[in-house]
Amino acid sequence: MTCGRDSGPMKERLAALLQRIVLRELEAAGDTGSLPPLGLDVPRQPDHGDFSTNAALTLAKRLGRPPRELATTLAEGLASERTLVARAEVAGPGFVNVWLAGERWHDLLHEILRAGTTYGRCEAGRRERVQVEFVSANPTGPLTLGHGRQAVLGDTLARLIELRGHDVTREYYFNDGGRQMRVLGESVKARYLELLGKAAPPPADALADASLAWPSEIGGLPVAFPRDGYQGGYIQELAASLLDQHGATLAGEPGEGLFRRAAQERIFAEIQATLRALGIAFDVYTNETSLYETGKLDETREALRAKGLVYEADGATWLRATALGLDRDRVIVKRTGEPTYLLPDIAYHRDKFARGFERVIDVQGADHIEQFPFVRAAAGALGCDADRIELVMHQFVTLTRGGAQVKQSTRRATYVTVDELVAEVGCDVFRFFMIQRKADGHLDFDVDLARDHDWKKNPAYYVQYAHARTFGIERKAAEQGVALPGAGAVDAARLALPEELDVLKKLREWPDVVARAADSREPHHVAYYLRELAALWHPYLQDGVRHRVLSDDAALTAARLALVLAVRAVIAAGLALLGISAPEQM
RNA sequence: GCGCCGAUAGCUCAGCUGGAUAGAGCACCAGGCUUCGAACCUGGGGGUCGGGGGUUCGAAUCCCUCUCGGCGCGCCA
Repeated sequence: MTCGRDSGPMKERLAALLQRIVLRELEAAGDTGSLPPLGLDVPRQPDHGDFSTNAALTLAKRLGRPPRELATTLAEGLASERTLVARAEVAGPGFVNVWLAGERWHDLLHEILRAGTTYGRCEAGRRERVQVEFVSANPTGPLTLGHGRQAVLGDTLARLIELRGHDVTREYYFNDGGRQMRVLGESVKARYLELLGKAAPPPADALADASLAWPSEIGGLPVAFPRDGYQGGYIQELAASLLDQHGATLAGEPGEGLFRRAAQERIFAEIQATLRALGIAFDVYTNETSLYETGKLDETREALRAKGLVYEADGATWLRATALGLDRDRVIVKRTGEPTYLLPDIAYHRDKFARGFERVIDVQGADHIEQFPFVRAAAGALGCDADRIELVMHQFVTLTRGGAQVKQSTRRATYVTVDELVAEVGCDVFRFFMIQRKADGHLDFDVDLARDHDWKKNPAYYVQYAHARTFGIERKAAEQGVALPGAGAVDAARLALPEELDVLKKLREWPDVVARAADSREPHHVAYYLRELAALWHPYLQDGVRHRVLSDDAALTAARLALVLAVRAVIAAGLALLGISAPEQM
């Protein structure tokens, strides 16, 4: 099955027809060149037809013919195919607008009913093994809203790529060996010592302002808390919990030992619980130390060295990134002998291909993208296909509440966590709001709107209610003893109202939307499409005075119920793709 | 200073890889709805697509430049 932008039998047939006609014109002109891509779009304006092509405009120069004259030839050719095309006319500078034969829209209804929620699933050529790496937050604290956005983005992207017929692995990578985790351990130990009365808490003003002096002791007690320690309340909770469990016996333990391990384990467990609450399940968790233990870090360093990409300077080991076209070299092993994050990251990406992935997608926040070109270039130099390492970047999330932006600071741990916001607005709304903006723009999360239960205002409920209403009609039909129609037993020609045709036309776009969202790595298109479909559906049901689904006319009722089921199938498929529940009633 | 991302209606944002008269939701205004699938429906006002130049049949979209905002430019991750 072919699909993508040209999916759907009607559009596919029309595109093939157009190609044949264009090819014929090229041959007649003695032009043996290859066929250029021909635009075939759904016009913005309904009176510009069901489809519109700019083929005459793009080919006019090549064929040496006036655009409108060429367009006339194309229009005549298209219109001669009576079973497919009802009308084709030339418009504007040389567009050809095409209206399809009404029966073709009715075929569509049957097609959707047959396919059900698998309508829109469309497999693109060869099945690939794809890895999507996302979240990848180090377990130093609860997930921030930036992580939350990334979690939803990565998971939805993974679902989309699965729908395209690929084999997707969701993976979470974290650095558990570096300085950050040591500081985490020290932070917990300091709070533990404070609880024991063996250390003094650092002054609040110095914690808040890094430019102020940091005391080494207060009132005869040492200040154990690191200058750049983690300030969140969860650190105190961890310390208190360790005190409960072990009493004062840990006072002599180093911060980077048991304290670090305990903190990491518990924080990581909480992150996983947060992700579970969002309906996100990772297939694989990978950490930095495992790359150490399997020797892959050393292998990678030596492989880079063998390529002449490594040199020593100032007591450190450097990657000669300038030889790969980048603007500066980077340290990969510090003077202390400890690798920087870059080396394990290169080793990790190399390992992704060694594990058999054919395509690797990294989802990363805007603060992290500086890293990417180095990783890609180095992995490429080691024989990986750099074109198969993709970056999906996203900007940060701001929070608006009561019309004002909520101030947040990661350093001071005064940020709103994913847990808190999900508890406030629910998983469905959270996911919808996080996915409805394009990833490379800022996302302003309007908490007031997210909490609003008015389905007309809250876009997440607006879409869900469009789905629920199809069940409302089904319930009503059951009360009246009307059975749902089977796929073959419907005379779709009874759907003659313009608004019914509009809904059908919207449903036809669904496979295109899936393909485009998946292939361009832009899941927000799915959310927009669902809103547009719901925006056609609500008024149709609302205007029940003029036309009701359930009427005395049995054949008409069956046709309209079939439309209800088709809309339900598409919205259900879309919500599933977004990881959002599709309720039968609100 | 350099790099990446952004700037579209009062607000939050789409705009299908260059198409026709730039769209949606809030908000605002005016009408309508015998509660049925009605926490509703219909219509309306509102724009120098940040500014300027270029490419061409045609630009919100591509190129150059400037302005403003976010992020980054570490032997942190």
